[in-house]
Amino acid sequence: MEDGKLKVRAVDRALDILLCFTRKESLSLTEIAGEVELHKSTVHRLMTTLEEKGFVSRDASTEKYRLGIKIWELSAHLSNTDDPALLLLPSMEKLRDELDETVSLYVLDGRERLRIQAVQSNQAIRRVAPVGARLPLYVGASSKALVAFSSEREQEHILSDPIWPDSVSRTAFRDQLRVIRARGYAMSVEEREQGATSVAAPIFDLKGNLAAALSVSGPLARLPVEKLESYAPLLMERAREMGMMIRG
Amino acid sequence: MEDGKLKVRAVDRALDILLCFTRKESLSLTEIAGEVELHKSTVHRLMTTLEEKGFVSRDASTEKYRLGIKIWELSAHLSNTDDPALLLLPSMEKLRDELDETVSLYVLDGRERLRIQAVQSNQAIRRVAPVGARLPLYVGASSKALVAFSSEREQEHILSDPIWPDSVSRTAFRDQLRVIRARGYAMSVEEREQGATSVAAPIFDLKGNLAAALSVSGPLARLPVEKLESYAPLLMERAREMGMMIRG
DNA sequence: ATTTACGTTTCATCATATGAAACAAAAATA
DNA sequence: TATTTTTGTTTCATATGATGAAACGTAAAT
Repeated sequence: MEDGKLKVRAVDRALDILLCFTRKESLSLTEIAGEVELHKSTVHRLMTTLEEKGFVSRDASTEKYRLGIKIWELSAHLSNTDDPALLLLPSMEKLRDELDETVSLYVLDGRERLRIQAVQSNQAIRRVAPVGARLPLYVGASSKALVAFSSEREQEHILSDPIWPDSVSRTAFRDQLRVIRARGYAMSVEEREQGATSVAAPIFDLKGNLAAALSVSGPLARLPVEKLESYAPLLMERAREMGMMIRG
Repeated sequence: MEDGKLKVRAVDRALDILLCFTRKESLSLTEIAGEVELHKSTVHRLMTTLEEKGFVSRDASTEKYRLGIKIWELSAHLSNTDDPALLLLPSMEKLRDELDETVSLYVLDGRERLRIQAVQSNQAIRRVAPVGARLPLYVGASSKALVAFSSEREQEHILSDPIWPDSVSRTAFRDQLRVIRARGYAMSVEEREQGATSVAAPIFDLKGNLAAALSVSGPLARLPVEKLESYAPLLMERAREMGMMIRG
């Protein structure tokens, strides 16, 4: 939102509209107008354009908009070759089979993290981790792994996010990051969700850049701190192996 | 480009650029400019906007553009029904609105075909196509589309059906199938019902397997052969798009 | 019957997208 | 090495086209 670069406003707005559909899968014109804070007249014009090109379509009965066929088509053409979510899926499944716990893959996206892949534990009580979920960076093992190993600049950017809740002290958070950098992995015990714990390690690509965070998570009853710690070496080794598969 | 609707040019162009990535998964600035026939200056500005929002990203080494993480995210939020009859309904309605003719969706089911979805034309004289109807495979455009693009094994199985009437020569039928495979669509003129004609194209899922057949049908008076032929390119394009929505 | 909400269209105004040109930097050529 | 070509980036004057207020039509809701 905060400008700076050389951009095209109309396009920027249209893309904002598309992104509304990551929160609700079906929206009316006025809902969209409210969401992006634009006059319905403007939104209507933009929607016509998006619809004409097939990026959104209208539900015949409810008249609401939803994502269109062209999004399907584009998603089918995401580079399968070096898309980490697909590339690393087999490795994740292998790790899941070894530990029988839910394994997730996250990337930094702005001031949030995005779960780009997940494989579920087969156990009856398990963490359910939907792919595509967008989560805050101030809680969770994966968050800490991602922030701890990103650049100074990026860390400052993330920590300066006004969204950051007062309950989370930035100084304490920074202290944690130092520990995490030192030992190479992060843990969380009921930080984001009641009864859920998790260990996470960073994945660096071949060029040494932070590419993602890999986490193993489950119910506290099955994954107490000692267990998380015992899984850490294997997790870090797998994360290192996976990094070898990513060009950058 | 030459449509006369109420559209926003800058957005239209940006979307065209995104769609370039359905043809090549990685493109340089000048390649894109050539593809969409715009000055590189304009494309550069649009790319900056798209990149800023995460709809495209640049390969660190080659400097080329590729689809970005936001496309990933949007695709993760696409309606997650895997029932083709529901999934493809909006697309079928759109096609119906474009042509104002009845649009149907068929799948192979043993030695028959099954109409799993249909949307009716709004015209007074129209084909009425009930969902759930089970029909023979030896007549009708959809039948021929389904058989022509199924596997050798399956074709033999279907053609060896004793139900096959003597009036339909299997040799002639095989010849027709060859033509259909070559041009990509099938037609029928009063084959199954008096006064009814139809064009049909196969739908392949993301793995390339035959998933269904899409047909447009109506009264002979309104849909003579020339009209059917003129609808074929649009039909095939829509069928291709729909296939992008089916995992397999 | 009246009000409220929503989608759509129109239109005068000026913000803004545009593309030519110039620029820098890197390949490709000699 | 010098020279040419190619590619990405920035600048800027211009008019084109995006904008949003207002008005309209229609359908729900009261």
